[in-house]
Amino acid sequence: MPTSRPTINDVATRAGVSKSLVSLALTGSTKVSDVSRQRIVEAAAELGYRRNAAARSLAVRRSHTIGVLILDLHNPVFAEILDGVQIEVREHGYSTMLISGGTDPQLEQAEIDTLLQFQVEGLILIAHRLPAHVLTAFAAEVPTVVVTRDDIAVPNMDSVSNDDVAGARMAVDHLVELGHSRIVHLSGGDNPVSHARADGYRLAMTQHGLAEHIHVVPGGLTDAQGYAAARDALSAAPTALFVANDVAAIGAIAAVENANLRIPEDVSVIGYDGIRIGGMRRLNLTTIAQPLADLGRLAAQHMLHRINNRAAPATRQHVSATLVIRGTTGPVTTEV
Amino acid sequence: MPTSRPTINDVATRAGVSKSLVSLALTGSTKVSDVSRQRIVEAAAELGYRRNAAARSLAVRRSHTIGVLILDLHNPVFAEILDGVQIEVREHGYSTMLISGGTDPQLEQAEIDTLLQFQVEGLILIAHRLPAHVLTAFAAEVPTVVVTRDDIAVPNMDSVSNDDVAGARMAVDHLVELGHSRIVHLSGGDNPVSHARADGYRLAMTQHGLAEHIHVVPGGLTDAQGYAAARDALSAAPTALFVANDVAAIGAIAAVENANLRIPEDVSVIGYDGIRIGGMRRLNLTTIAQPLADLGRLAAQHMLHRINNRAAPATRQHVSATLVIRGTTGPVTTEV
DNA sequence: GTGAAAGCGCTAACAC
DNA sequence: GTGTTAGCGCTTTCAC
Repeated sequence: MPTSRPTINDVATRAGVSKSLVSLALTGSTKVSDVSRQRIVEAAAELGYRRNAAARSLAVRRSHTIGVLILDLHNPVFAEILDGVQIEVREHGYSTMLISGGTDPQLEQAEIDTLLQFQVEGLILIAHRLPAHVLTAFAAEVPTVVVTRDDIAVPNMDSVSNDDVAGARMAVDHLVELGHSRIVHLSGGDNPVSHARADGYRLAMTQHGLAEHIHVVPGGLTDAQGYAAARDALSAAPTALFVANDVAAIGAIAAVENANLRIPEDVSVIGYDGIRIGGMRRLNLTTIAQPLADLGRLAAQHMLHRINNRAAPATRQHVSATLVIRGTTGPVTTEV
Repeated sequence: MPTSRPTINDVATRAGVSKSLVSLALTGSTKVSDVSRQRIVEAAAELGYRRNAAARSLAVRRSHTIGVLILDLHNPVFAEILDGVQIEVREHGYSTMLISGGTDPQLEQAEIDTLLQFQVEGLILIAHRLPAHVLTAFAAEVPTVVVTRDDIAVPNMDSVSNDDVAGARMAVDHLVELGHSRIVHLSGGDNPVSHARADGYRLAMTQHGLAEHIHVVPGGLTDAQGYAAARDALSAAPTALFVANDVAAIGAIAAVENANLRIPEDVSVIGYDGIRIGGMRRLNLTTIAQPLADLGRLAAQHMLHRINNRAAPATRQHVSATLVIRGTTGPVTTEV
């Protein structure tokens, strides 16, 4: 039951000009006399006229909109990346259309389809869960840039991410420097980012001659999963926990404290991502911090570039994460 | 530089039928022979055909999309409300177009304008900051429901919210029951929700005969602002802090601990909202919990109803919050 | 069942 | 500077 909004024709008749002139005036063409422009603007205002983006995009065959897929709105990581995207994209006169996949990977694909139906000019995928062939198909159809992952090489597709392997190694290095050897990794589950972080852990452990202590407990990226994984891990009496991300680390901390162990005296905990809330004193979480807003900004820049230059070679950009030492890690205490 | 995607015409020629028939087949009309339908579906698949939503919405004059404005993606509260909206809306074959206002109230209005240009059929505003006259204008133009606020009465506009005054009173009641009287409120700043919570605080304090102890410290809804406000508040030597929301409460807790005061022995802290992360043991935050997903679901239901029934009388629905007692509040210790 | 034709609201040549 | 015209991709009568 749509109310019929005023159209460009209504504005034209009211202003006593043709609709093409209205169109010209509204797009800011210089070849409209001041008096006409004046009358048109007035008429539009009086009528409460608002351009119909559907009609416009149909005519110009551009939507000036880019589609953004966010895996999970609950993880503050993604909000911060999105900030970066929005800022950059707005500056260049684009809008964003945002969707979140929720828990169901199938849904994710359906949602992207919706985005494409709306004729978005590009796709920014933040932590997607799409299989390679689907990704390839999308990238062939529309400029696509992936944030947070770089495991799938697809022509015409850019990626922006931090080096998770390197980041994980920093985490382990830090713990080893503090004297830890019984370092358990709580993994983030079955996704590429988590795999990379687990790989980095294994690599670093091996390089430090701690291969025998490698111990990965399957977990997930939510606080509840971090809690559960930490409970499991505790039976191995670790002195340090490297958790796949900050949110799960918050859960892990809860589990450790529930077991009446002190942090960091009995168990050190280090996370990954650098979410803002992790910095608050009560959390006070040591972590590997990604430059989140930068990730978003860079993704948008690649997008904008690719829109005007579709054949550009695929790029993979890495930003570096940094170790932020706070209160949840400390020197290992003399073991029994 | 848009790639030209296949159109309905391409599908038609490939299937050897007219484009009207393709349209009929794709919308699932029964009056298409099975053999034609078959050929059309195949042709569409081979071509990778995807309907152009802009053209479609232009022709049918409906977008089947509802616009959602979220104040701040960083606050987990809004992600949870959004979950509820999405679930409900998808079930009824609608898509959502999501925007976040960011920090600038002006931008908020501009973003809604974009939404409207895209011909969204309704507007769900989650914690907006729009003045009454703007709201009235929007609601007159398109079905609108406001979540989280109920302070502005506008014809044709529904609202779904919890009763912040009542919730704030529950918080104060809880603290008074524990024996507190020097209860300071860290406000959430200059917005209606925060005002309501502050009002509830004042009311409850007065009713408990504690009018002389009423003390509102101006703050905000972010963790950093909660931290700053708590620092200010501490000079008054309160035994309890009622903070405007959970996120700010997390900041407040940090400030209290930084001042070498114990929680809850020296200072009790209670928040508002019931964000999930607040429940983790390390945070362990006592709070007034809103049924967040319900808020979203209800908002969507009202929206859907109003779309088919634009003249429906404005409704204001309240859901009730509940006191969740956890570890940051405790009995007042004997004062000096 | 199927096709022809008109039209949704807009822009973009092209004339004048 | 301004108006006329055609057409973007789709749906929808209305004939047949």
